[in-house]
Amino acid sequence: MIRVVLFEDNKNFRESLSMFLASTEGIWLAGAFSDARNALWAMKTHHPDVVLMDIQMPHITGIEAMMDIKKLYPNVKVLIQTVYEDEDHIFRAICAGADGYVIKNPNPEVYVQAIQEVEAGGSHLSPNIAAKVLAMFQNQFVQTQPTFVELTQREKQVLGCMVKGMSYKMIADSCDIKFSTVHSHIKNIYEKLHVNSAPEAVVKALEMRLV
Amino acid sequence: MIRVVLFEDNKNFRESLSMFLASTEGIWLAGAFSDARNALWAMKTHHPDVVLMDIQMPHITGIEAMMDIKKLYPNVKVLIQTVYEDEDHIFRAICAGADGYVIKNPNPEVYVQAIQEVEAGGSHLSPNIAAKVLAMFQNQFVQTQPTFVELTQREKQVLGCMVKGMSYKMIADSCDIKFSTVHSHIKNIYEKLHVNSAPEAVVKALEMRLV
DNA sequence: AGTCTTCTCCCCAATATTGGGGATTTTTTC
DNA sequence: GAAAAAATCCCCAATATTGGGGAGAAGACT
Repeated sequence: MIRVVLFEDNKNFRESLSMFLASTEGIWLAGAFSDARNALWAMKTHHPDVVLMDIQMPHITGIEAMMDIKKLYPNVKVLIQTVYEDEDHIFRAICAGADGYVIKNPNPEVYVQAIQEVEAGGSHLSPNIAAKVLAMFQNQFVQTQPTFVELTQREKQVLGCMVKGMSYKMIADSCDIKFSTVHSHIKNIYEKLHVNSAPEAVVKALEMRLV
Repeated sequence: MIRVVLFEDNKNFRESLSMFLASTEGIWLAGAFSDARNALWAMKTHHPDVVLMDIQMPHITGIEAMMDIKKLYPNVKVLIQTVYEDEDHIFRAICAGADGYVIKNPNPEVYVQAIQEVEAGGSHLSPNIAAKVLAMFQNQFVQTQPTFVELTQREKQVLGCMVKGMSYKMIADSCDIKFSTVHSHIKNIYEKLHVNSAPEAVVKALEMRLV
């Protein structure tokens, strides 16, 4: 029996999902709450294996509640279930240690599948969420440099300093060259990158992985 | 009907999976091959919607074949199906643009589900794979997140403009506020981020994903 | 020997940014 | 309904950056 606790503020949705889970073989619904402020109490009382957590709730968000839970009960699996499909929520949920991310769905079968999968040590992502996660992943690691630029040794070094947020003066110091030389290098860098300000150069440097 | 092409060098597995897919409603198995060297020819000939691709094959790996396919047919969905569960293969497959990653499984139903999900624009990851992807994701970002700052709506918008390389004047224009207001917002942003120049703010914004 | 690139440095002047004070009006929150 | 937060604007002055010139030395390549 997989012990499950549900947090969901919408009464209708909570009750219908509870009903379904309670009647599902292999699942024991230990509790269902409309508010995550009592999340830690619910953990202590019902010691679930899997928590189904909504994000949008009054008083405290599901992500905050999940962080509290994970801190004290790292072995409890937490499944986020929400209507939010934006990268920001997905990102925050993953960073906070979510074991799964399920888009709210009228079909309760998917929750059962997700619960079983996370209980078995896997993770479950709704297809659209998985697509966004993979896209974020790619953006992080795949260097797309269609516009290939050649910077000299020094120019890369100076650009590196700019990325660290250093001023001309600090760069001159750090590279042990004169202020005016830094100025020259930066002028050349701007021309090569087709920009005309430090912030632009920094952004280009980062997205082109020149540093 | 979803047009599917399968690449899989194991004869038994290929034939049994082919048989199942061919007999599944909604799926048209357009071809099944033991070798991905002819992958591009197969694309041209069978123009599939979804490709099921093994990684380990003679002559050319499924990941290489997928890159060729994605280059010429970016809209074709490619599902990796393999026995490999190590981070290295997962990582390479995702970076090469995989739309899904299915662990080889005796139950052919999961392939059908995965095919349908990617055809609908989502992605499908086997639970264990999803867990590893989430773990990799966390490792990447979890350090840069504890310094959590609250920026207001406007501040985020202004910071977003800075990341695009805009000057105070351009930001004022774009946000339809006065130059002096931009100045005020930026002063506040700098204080909140503990920086004192645009390049620094931009770098922090990017690494903290505030934009 | 001559050209090219890189790295080094300088001058000047126009802009842009930053930091320090304010102040007013909405909007949100309690 | 009052307090807090967000958003809007202004002044001033110190610094920093940008863009335009130009120029010399060292090394690579032809």
